[in-house]
Amino acid sequence: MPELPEVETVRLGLAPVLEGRRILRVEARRGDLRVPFPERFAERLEGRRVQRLTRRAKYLLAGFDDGGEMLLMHLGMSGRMVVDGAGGIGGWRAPVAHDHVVIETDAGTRITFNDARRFGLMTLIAPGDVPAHPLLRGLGPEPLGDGFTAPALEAALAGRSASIKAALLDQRIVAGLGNIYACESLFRAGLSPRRRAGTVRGARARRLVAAIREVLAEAIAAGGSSLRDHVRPSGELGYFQHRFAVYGREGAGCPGCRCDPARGGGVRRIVQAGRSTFYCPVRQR
DNA sequence: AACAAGACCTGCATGC
DNA sequence: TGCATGCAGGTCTTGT
Repeated sequence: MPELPEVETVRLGLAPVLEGRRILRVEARRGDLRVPFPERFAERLEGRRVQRLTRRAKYLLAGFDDGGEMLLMHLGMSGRMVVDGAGGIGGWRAPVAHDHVVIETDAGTRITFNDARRFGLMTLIAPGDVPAHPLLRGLGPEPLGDGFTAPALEAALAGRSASIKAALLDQRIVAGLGNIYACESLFRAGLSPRRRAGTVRGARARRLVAAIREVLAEAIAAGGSSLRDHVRPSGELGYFQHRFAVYGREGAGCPGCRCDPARGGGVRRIVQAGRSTFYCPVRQR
């Protein structure tokens, strides 16, 4: 499901439910996700009060007011967080397939992590280890942060012969883009996904940085994209998918030019690094 | 070092 | 209907 805007949407949905609340009970309903749960995972969380829920790239990180180890989470491809409460007529929602972790708070709410494909993970990490943790240390700048500038992007891409599309999916270059927003950002910047990454310099780099920031900010404002199964913790759908210019629109006319699908124009789908890329060959160079 | 391909896992849509 | 195939929002590992 999730790229940066979806993860940020999940964070915004979970923060009011978790921050300031004490975790009463944690249930890990299986031994592992993408990685095994740490020893005594539940016990190491129970009784502690969440201070802040933050995001780094596509990771969520819960910090506690005791300053102790933090909960690090990744939603993988199909992970979602579902919030419910005991207050309703039916009480707790009954567990369904792929409900892997249930967290109960002292506010009477429950957060369930559901992940069919199990590419997601939950683990514990000491606050001091955050920058050097193997899962986090290689991550590039936050695309919406001050560190993501055209000169910085240009430097990260310098000399790279891989396609710019593949480079944008490399979390060391910039952290948080996935397949959808890489495609959408390149469209908005007018850059061909097949262009060698090292040739994105100067005005092109400036356009790409601006496009990435705009696309991500607009997607967050729209509550992310709801394809297939992604919903917000509240159950609401995001709606940015209605604004896709190219993603999933093979054969459709591109919104930026007059290329005619009936005459072989329009949005094209190719495969790069094993992933679908959607783009307009006329508008993107 | 950088890159491409394969692996991980399940569900769904499509076509025969 | 059943079965095979290909595809899906990610990232880690392997091999060149």
